[in-house]
Amino acid sequence: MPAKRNTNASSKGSTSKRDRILDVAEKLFAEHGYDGVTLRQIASGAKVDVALASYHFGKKLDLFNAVFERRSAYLNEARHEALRRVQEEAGTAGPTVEQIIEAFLRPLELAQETGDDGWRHYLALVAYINNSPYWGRRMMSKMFDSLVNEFIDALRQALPGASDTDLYWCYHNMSGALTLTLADTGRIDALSGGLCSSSDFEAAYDHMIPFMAAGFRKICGS
Amino acid sequence: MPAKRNTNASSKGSTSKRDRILDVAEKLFAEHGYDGVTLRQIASGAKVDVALASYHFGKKLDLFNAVFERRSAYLNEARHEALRRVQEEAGTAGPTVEQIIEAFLRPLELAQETGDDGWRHYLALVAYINNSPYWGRRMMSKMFDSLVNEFIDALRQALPGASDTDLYWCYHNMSGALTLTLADTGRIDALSGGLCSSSDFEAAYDHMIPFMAAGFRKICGS
DNA sequence: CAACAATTTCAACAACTGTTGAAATGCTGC
DNA sequence: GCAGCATTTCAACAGTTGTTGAAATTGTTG
Repeated sequence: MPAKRNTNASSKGSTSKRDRILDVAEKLFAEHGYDGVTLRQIASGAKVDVALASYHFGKKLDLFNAVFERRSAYLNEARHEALRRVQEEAGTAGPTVEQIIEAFLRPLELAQETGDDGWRHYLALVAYINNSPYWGRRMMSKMFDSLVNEFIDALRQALPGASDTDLYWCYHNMSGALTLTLADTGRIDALSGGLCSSSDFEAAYDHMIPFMAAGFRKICGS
Repeated sequence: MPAKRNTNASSKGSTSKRDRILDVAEKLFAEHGYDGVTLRQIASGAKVDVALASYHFGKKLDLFNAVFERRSAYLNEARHEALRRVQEEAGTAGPTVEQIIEAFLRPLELAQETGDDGWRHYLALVAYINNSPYWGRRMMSKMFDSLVNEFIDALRQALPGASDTDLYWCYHNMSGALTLTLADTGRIDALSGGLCSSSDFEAAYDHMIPFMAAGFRKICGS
């Protein structure tokens, strides 16, 4: 019953039913949360029988985890690589705060780069999880702590003399702003009367990078 | 059936069952979201029959709204009053960016001031709603837009020459950091190894106020 | 006390939930 | 063709959901 893991071999023109389930689940989980979505809604959206989700993924929670993990490795690698690159270019002096934050954020633009709505939904799901008292601790830590600590280490080096307490609070501020951006609630659109678009990640990061860098510098000296 | 609105007259020592329902619903909705909580869980937590929630509030969604609205007027008034006060003290020159942000955030400390867990749960619920694509637009706007616009107006005055686009993006950053703080996920606790506590709003705002002020100044000139 | 209304419980409803075993279909190599 | 496997559907299950009408209780007012 547990279904042998599909090796994703045949990437034919029409996406497989298994992938359609993941796509629809990704979108619905991001919008309504884990409990706000039923397997029947997912199956219906994917034009598939209800039992198929259980066949491929097992329990509902397993499907949720599968959705979360599908893109996490790629995303982690892209961000890790972006940090590695600016560190290499900067040499012994090390990258600036702006460069580190840029490496932390820019890879997340792949959503609109590829024009793939899946990435946008996935990042909204990450925001949902990160902001949730219930899911936040148990899912985000395993998946992203290693990467986050790399960035905090880089920031510690770029801001000599900063206390760890200050560094973590500053990271917390940046993480919150990022989370709300990824959540893609459309609230900034309404509030600004259309001046800002919550799905325009590029504009968001254009403002966020210098904003956060100034905040880090203010709190963490230098 | 719709239940005549209790005028909240008798604030006896033991809280009424109606209030207990609101308290438990507040806590559970904040933790698990609207769909993650059943009326039976709420009734059980409040040591009350299931039907009582329907009697007092009607549908489940009406209870959700009642929880959200119970404290919103008081909270709005406290923040509005805090802004009015710094504006009065500052005179014609107008308050500084720090003072405005302080007025925006400090009233939210009433959670730990009063030692009342209810406020902490309520603010976590606001965070849940604000970060949700589904609830964010339809619930936050009605309730908080008026207040938010007051603060943005004040910031526009404190930052002459700033474009509205920049102002809204900066507010978006601050709102995100605040939302993650209110969500109280405990993630910063784990990440910092105990150096930072996500339920210590005072420490959070001590760092957030100068951090955000520096960001606003960086993006919005002056 | 009685009369009345507000509150609370009880019991039950139809609808929906996740899950599963068995049957049906499709695909690949002989 | 046919055997063997993975995939997909069908049908049904036991449990839970929000909701409601009627009964029971409590509180108030005369």
